[in-house]
Amino acid sequence: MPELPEVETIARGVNERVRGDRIVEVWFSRHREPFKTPATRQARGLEGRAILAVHRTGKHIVCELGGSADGSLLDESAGKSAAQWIVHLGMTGRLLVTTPDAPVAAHTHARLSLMSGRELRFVDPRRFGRLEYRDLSRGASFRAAGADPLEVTAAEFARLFHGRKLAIKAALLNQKLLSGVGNIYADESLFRAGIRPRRQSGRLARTELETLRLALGEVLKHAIRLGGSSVSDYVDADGARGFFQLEHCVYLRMGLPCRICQTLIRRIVVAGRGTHYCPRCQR
DNA sequence: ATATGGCCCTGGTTGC
DNA sequence: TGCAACCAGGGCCATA
Repeated sequence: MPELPEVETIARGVNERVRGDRIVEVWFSRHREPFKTPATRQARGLEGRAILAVHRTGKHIVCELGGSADGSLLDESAGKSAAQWIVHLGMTGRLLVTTPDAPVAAHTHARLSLMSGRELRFVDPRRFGRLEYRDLSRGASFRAAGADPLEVTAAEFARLFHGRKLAIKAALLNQKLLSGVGNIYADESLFRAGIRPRRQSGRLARTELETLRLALGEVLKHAIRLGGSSVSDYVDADGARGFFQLEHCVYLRMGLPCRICQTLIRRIVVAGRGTHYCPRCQR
């Protein structure tokens, strides 16, 4: 499942390939609307626009769009985008840059033909992904609801979890608190911080929270360096797999010995999510 | 306000 | 071997 490191990897890859390009034609599958913005409105908004940049916020990929169908491009409002195309990959979403003649994968829901001849494709078998178009002349620029785990300060981080009764694992998954952490990195960061996933957020000591914040930052940065975790079918913009799954300490390792103490990793369910931890290393 | 649980979806795995 | 039931899970919504 794409989380912050996977989304960051994809956004960087897509940015390198389509930055400065222009959307010529847009096709959406006729399947049930899996979108936040109706397909017809998205197509109308996207066609003719220049892609200024592509970046990540939370688990969202944001394409900053400038210029309009009738001509004026990067000139008059350099840096200022007139619209945004926001992609959330959900569980199984992929955003790929391909040649137009590349075979169209099953469950392809969007194809953006670019002036360079390439295509930007959105593929999503399970359809948990979401596509949104924003006209910035009428609405505010998109921003993730919670704090970015790579930017959040110690004080801010502590405040997010203060006074909350829910399990720390559930809190880490709440995108309104932190945006970008999913099941893999919640488990991995709790392991590295030595904290049991069922501990109440509000009962964690200040020092534990700071350990967790640092562990989370390290895990996420390390995962980004390795191109993310390919556990199910995640691939980057080129279709290449990541390597961080090889470094997982607990995620999907139930029954296997802990890399630190050899105790067998356990699997429980917290907040409806499979949760993995070492009963000895985590307290 | 905060927290919980059901729901959406399909592909892979499990069970008979 | 073959088919059906089951499960995974991010975010959204209704409910307590």
